[in-house]
Amino acid sequence: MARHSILDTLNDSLRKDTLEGLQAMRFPPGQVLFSAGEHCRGLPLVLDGSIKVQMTGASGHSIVLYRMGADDICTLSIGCLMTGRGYRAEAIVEEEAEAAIIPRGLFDRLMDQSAEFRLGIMESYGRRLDDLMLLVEEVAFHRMDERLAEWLQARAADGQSVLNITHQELAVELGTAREVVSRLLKELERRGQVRLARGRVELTGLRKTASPA
Amino acid sequence: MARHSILDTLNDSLRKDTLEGLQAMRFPPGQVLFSAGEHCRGLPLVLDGSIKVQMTGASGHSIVLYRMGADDICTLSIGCLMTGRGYRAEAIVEEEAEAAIIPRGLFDRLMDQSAEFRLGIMESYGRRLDDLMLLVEEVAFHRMDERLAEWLQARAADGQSVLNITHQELAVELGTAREVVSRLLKELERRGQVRLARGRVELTGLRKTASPA
DNA sequence: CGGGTTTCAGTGATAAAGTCACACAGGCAG
DNA sequence: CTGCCTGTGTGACTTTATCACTGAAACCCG
Repeated sequence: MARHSILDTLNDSLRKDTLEGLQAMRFPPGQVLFSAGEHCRGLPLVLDGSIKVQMTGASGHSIVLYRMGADDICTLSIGCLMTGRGYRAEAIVEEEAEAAIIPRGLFDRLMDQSAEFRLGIMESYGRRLDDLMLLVEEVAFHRMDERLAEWLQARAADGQSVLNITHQELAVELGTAREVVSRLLKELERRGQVRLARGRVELTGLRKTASPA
Repeated sequence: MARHSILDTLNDSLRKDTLEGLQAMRFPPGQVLFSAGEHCRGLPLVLDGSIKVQMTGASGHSIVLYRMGADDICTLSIGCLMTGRGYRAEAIVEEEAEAAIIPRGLFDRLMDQSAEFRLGIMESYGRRLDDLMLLVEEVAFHRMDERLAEWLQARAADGQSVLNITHQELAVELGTAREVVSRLLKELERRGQVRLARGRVELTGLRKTASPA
C-alpha cells in the first residue's frame, strides 16, 4: 500500500505495527476531507493523488494555500490536533487520492520512536511554511497579470496545454475575483497567448514576463 | 536564565545538559538576527523581548510575517536547518531581546528524548502556520483602511496611545506602500480618530470598523 | 425536440489601492 | 545660518476590486 511513503523509513517492527493501525481510503475528486471549523480527528497521510488546501475569507472569496501530494502529511492537522482548535481551511481532493488517517496515539509513538519519521515531519512543516511565505509575498507584491501568466506557465511546463478550468476556479487559485481573471484572460487572448472556451483555457505560447523562480 | 521556558519541561538531567550547551545572548533593538539568503547556524530560542520576522519582495517592498516573543523557538530556522536552504526572511529585534542558540545536535537530542519538548515545537509550528494563513487571508481579501485601523486598535488595546512609528514602518507592517499609509492616516486624522506628527501617531478614539477577530 | 434553468463569461461604471514623480517640512550637523 | 537627510503630502495615472448587469453555453426534462 505505502509505496514511496515516509513509512518506509521505519524499522520493520514499527512499520508493521503502523500498517496494522492504519486503513487507507480512496477519495474521489471533489471530496472534502475537512472544512473550516471542524475539529481534527487524526492526521491524514496522503499516499497518492492530489489534495488542495484553501481558505475562505469573510468576504466569501477563497484562495488556494497549497497542495498535498504523495507522501505528504497534513501539517495543518497536526496543529489542529495539538491546539484543539478547529480547522481554519478546507481540504478538497483534486486528483483521486488515497490517504490514511494516522490516529493521535500512533503519531505520538512514531514521533517518539523514529528519528526518520520526525525528520520527515519537520521537513514537511518547513515546506509548508515556505509555501505560505512565498504565497504572502506573491499576494502582497506581485501583479495579477504576472501571477496568472505564471500559474498558466507552470501548467504548461507540466505538459498540459489544454486546461479544463473555469475563470472562477482560476480566481480561487490566485485569490482574486472572477471578473479580474476574465479580463486578464481576454487580454492574453487578444495577444494570442491563449485561446478561450467555456470552462477551457488553451495555452498557445505564453511568454515569460519575469523569472518564474 | 530560562524563566518560563519550554526548557522547564525537561527532566533534570536533560535540562542540566541543555543549559550547559546553551549560551544566552542579549540583542539590542534593530539588531538583525539573520537575513534573507543566509544559512542557518542553529535554532534561536527567544527567552525575552520581541523579534519581528519580515520578508522583502523582488520589488523591494517588505512585509512583517509574524513576531516571536518569550519562549518561542524560531520555527523558520528549523526548516532551514532541515533542508539546508537559506533563509527567505529576516529577523530583526524590536524590543531588546535575550535569546539562546540551540545547536543542531542538541535539538535532535531534545526531540528524541523529551515528548514535552516535541509538543512545544509542534505547537509552535502550528501557531506559525496559523499566523501565516491568517496573514494570507488579510492581505488577499481585507481592505487596507480596515487593516490599518485594526493594527492601530491592537496597539491601543495594549495600552499604547502614542506610537512612535513612521508611515514607512507602518507600510511594512501591512505590506503596502508608504504613500497609501500616508493617505489613509490623513483620512483618519480628518475624521478625528488620530493625530499625526513626524514619526508619531497618536490614537484619539479609533472606532471599530469590523469585528477585530 | 423545445423550453426552462443553471452555470460561465463579458463588460461598463466606479471605488480602492499601487506606482511614479516630485514638493516641502522638520530636525540635525557643520 | 545653511545644507542635508529623513519623513510626509499630493497630483496624475495605472491596476485591481466591486457592483450590477447582459448574454451565451450546457444541462435537464417533459
